[in-house]
Amino acid sequence: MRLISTSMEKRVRVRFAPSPTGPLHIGGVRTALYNYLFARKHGGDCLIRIEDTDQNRYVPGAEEYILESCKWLGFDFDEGPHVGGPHAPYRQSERKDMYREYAEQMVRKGHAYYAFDTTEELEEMRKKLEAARMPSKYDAVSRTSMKNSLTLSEDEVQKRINNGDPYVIRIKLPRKEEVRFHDVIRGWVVVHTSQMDDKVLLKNDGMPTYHLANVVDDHLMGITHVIRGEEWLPSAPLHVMLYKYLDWESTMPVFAHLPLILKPEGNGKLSKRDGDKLGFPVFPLEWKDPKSGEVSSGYRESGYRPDAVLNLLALLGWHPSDNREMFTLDELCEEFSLERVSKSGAKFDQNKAKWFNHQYILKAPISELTDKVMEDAETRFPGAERSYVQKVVELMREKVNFTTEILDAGAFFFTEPESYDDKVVRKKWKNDIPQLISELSSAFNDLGNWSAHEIQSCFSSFAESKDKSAGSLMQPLRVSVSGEGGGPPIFEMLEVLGKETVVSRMQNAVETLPQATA
RNA sequence: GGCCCCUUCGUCUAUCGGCUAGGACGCCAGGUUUUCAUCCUGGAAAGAGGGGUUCGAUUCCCCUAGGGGCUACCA
Repeated sequence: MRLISTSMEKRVRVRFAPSPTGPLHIGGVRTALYNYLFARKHGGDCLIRIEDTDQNRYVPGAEEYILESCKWLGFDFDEGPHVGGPHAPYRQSERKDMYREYAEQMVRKGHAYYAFDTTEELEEMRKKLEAARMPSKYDAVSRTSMKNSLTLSEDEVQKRINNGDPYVIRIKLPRKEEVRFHDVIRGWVVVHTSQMDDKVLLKNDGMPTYHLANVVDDHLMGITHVIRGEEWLPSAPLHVMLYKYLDWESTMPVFAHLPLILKPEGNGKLSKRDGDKLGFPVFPLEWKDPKSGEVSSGYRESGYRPDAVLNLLALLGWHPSDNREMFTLDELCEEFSLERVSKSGAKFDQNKAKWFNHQYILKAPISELTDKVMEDAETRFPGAERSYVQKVVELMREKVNFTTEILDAGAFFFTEPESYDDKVVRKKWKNDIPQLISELSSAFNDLGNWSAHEIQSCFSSFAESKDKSAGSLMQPLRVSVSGEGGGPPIFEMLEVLGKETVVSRMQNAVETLPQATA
């Protein structure tokens, strides 16, 4: 039985190994995050390696996108194509030449073989097997009737290779052998080679498949723990066999297969292709498909804060030893452990995501929030002063879930109300109100010191002098100035708006509203 | 179809054989806020079903059901 003890003496090294086939979705981001947290927790290294062995699926910009996403969330990698490192290069396409040697070595040792079958021949084999209700695999049984170095004569094989015939190298799996490995999250997993097939290791374009490349690179790069999505669990036994055949069994990394992030409705794992279809972003950053031009929204552009996204992602599949929910990156690094990662897939909960974001908006530094809001304010309300925007942010932050909502819900801070909340007007804009609001505006106009406190006492004494309850006047006042039925604390709101604006808006409302409800 | 993984409130989850099954989001009801989307208090809400093992099972084992993943010269 092999325990973690062998690797415990070694410095922990983990890797995040995305393929640059498009933007990273939040499941991928979480995998990256868990790798990072694990490395930090154990004082080890976390590197990023680009798995671009499929040239057909390469999408320009994807690699940059992945790196930028992680940076946005506040973490980066110790080694990778962008920073280099002792095991460079970190793109598998640039390591192409290294893989063949290992595949050839396996052939020499009898653990792999050349296969010359064409796509059509493979297709035919599968059809035959399916017709016979047999599993359609290229395996210990079916390989005997295919064109490979196990069935062809040595001369024939050599002739074909010299001739430049395309071929692949396949792993040669035994007919009956139990493959077992220990997964930190799932415990022991057992699979029989009779259920596996002779996977291609080296493709006919000379590139390795994922299976060969990830095992070779993980070994060469000193990876101690492979933390990846559950979709890799079925191929893990194959990887275990590769470690064995390459004589690296004693340093084989520890495996941890993470539960998948599922779609909130119905079923299936979250995928890149979900884009905006689900009604919430699946990508950290906005992404524009270079081919179709289609744009998918991102958390960043939707007004989410990176610290909030980080926090909610960390808790989607992992739970601390107590009931704490709010975590900074540093705290996560301290608390994280693979043992507390759950086994089952997690549906993404948009409500909780909103709640998290709200919590972080409440405690964010005001200047940071203002920076973010200023980006939009400059285009939506040209000429908006930063100091003014900051005051708006201070008042509005409690009311919103997203930074982007601040300017929506607080638009009245920048422009005259275009309409007035129907419900409030119907209920509160009584017959005597226009006159009262008009008089109140005069009282406001006479105020020397325009502060929330002064406005409030002026308001109170006015109400008292008219023998009206404060409540009956407050809503009409608010709606006359902002057009809204709700909003930030009213007197502070008035202070920020400024005396002139408030007075003129009140008068405007008096002129337009009675007609509107008549 | 085959193989593998999973299964506690609607959702994310705690529980590592003793449970009156805890927390959070959401929801509902009150209360503050003389407005409100904030805030406070309370409430409804769960261990898929069937067999074992055990003094005792949500916790361990088996079966069934359901969900998910994989099944490419993609990762």
